[in-house]
Amino acid sequence: MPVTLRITDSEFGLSGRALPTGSFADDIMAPIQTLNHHLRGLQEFSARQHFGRNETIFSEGDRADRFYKVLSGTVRLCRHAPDGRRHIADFYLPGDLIGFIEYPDHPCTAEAVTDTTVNSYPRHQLERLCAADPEIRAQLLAHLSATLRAAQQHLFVLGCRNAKERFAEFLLRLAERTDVSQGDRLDLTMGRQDIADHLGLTIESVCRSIAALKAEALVTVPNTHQLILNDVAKLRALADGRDAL
Amino acid sequence: MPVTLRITDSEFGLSGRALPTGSFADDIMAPIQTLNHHLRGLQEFSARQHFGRNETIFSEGDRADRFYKVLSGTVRLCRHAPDGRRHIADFYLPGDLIGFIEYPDHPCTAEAVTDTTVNSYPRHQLERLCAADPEIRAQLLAHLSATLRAAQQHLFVLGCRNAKERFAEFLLRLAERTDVSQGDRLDLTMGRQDIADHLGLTIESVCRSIAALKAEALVTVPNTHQLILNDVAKLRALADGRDAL
DNA sequence: CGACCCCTTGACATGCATCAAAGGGAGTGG
DNA sequence: CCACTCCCTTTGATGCATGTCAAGGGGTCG
Repeated sequence: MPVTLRITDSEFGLSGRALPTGSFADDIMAPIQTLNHHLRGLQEFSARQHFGRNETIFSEGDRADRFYKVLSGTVRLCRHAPDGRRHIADFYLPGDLIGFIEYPDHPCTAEAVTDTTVNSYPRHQLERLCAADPEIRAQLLAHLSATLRAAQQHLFVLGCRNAKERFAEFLLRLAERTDVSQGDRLDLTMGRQDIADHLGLTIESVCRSIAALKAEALVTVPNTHQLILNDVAKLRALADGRDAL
Repeated sequence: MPVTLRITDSEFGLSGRALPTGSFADDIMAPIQTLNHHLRGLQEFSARQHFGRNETIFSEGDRADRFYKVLSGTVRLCRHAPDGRRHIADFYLPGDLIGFIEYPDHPCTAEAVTDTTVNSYPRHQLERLCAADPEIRAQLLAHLSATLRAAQQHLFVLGCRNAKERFAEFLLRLAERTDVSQGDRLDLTMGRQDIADHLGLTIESVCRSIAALKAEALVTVPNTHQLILNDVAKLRALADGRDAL
């Protein structure tokens, strides 16, 4: 059923992204839609904030007394190793919720990849809402489950796949999340270094992966921050490791 | 406060593992203790099962209508790639809960690493329990959050660390989970291949990592399935990437 | 126009994978 | 009790994918 639902967040003037239905995106996104609906009760406590490129929204170890919804822009959740290396756990796009986890403090740092607007909400208000309506806690569970599933999928990718396969997987997931299909322009709002740190590669390996896909005509690269998927099926096979059988 | 709590599961004759307090183990384990307490309400619906070495408990894609508690043995949660590669998301030890996630079906396969006994419970009974007591859903959230945090930590390790560091991290986590401290014998119930598939390495790389740690006298290896941590502080520094500064 | 930043490409180095073979340890049969 | 076998582990030799180092390219902003 090719129905396309749409998050609208009119109270904040955000016209939401359209969301495709189907396997992965469905698992991840459906809970967010329901949550967004429930969270309207928190509207009066929300605080809107802007962050410029590379500004920090919150840091690893900060007390997690607020959580966030991305309204526009892109956010990266990352951890820094003492030796300077960095790992980006995930990117967050408009409509996504951050810091939703029941920790005493944030396990990751959140930084603005591009100019970004977020709403933040006090966690204790969420707890009040949960106490009033048990359904909300059930939705939180569903959302958390979806996040965990995504993390496990990414673990699988980092554990088993080579550079090109990882990059293909990354592209397909980003395309699903932003409702971009074959032939459309996919926006890469994050830089190559960000992608590399997300995939456990170096920036050079990411560039070479792009070059390789371009050479096989699987993608077209009109400019640095946009990319067109020419053959989703082949990319999928590559990402799933069904390519080199 | 060096208090040591203990799960006892007397109704099933399981004498639980002792659990250390402190950073990581605390985050992961504390919710399980509370959950175990709450889940006593499910006792009458539980089914006990035995599995021999390498037997499958459930497969990826199976309908997730039951969840499991490990009573004895070790379980691995893994995914298989079409090209034959395998990734082990995590190992589960006595007292751990499996399949607790709100999925329509299991995203991973569960297999017995050693001879294993589990209890399983129907999920719909859990839902009944949740409806009756909202506190349980809150505990599930906490448990799921801890699982996600562990997954993110592992992502970090796979994304940023080399073979020896990954193996050191693995040892330390296993030691914390089983309450083994410096000088004690740590049981490696899983084989080298399992460890390799968990860490995104080959079996040879795992062996060489062990050999390297042994050469530095950081560990002693009395036999294949046991290992002694001689210097937890140095291992921790190695695992955290503070070694090669 | 120039400076800066990021991306891209090339040459080289290396850590880990791959391939191959030998070395235990546990269980089985003589 | 020993010899045999099987399976897993360990070690060595070699190759390759990716990391590292270095130089050049291209867009953007002042």
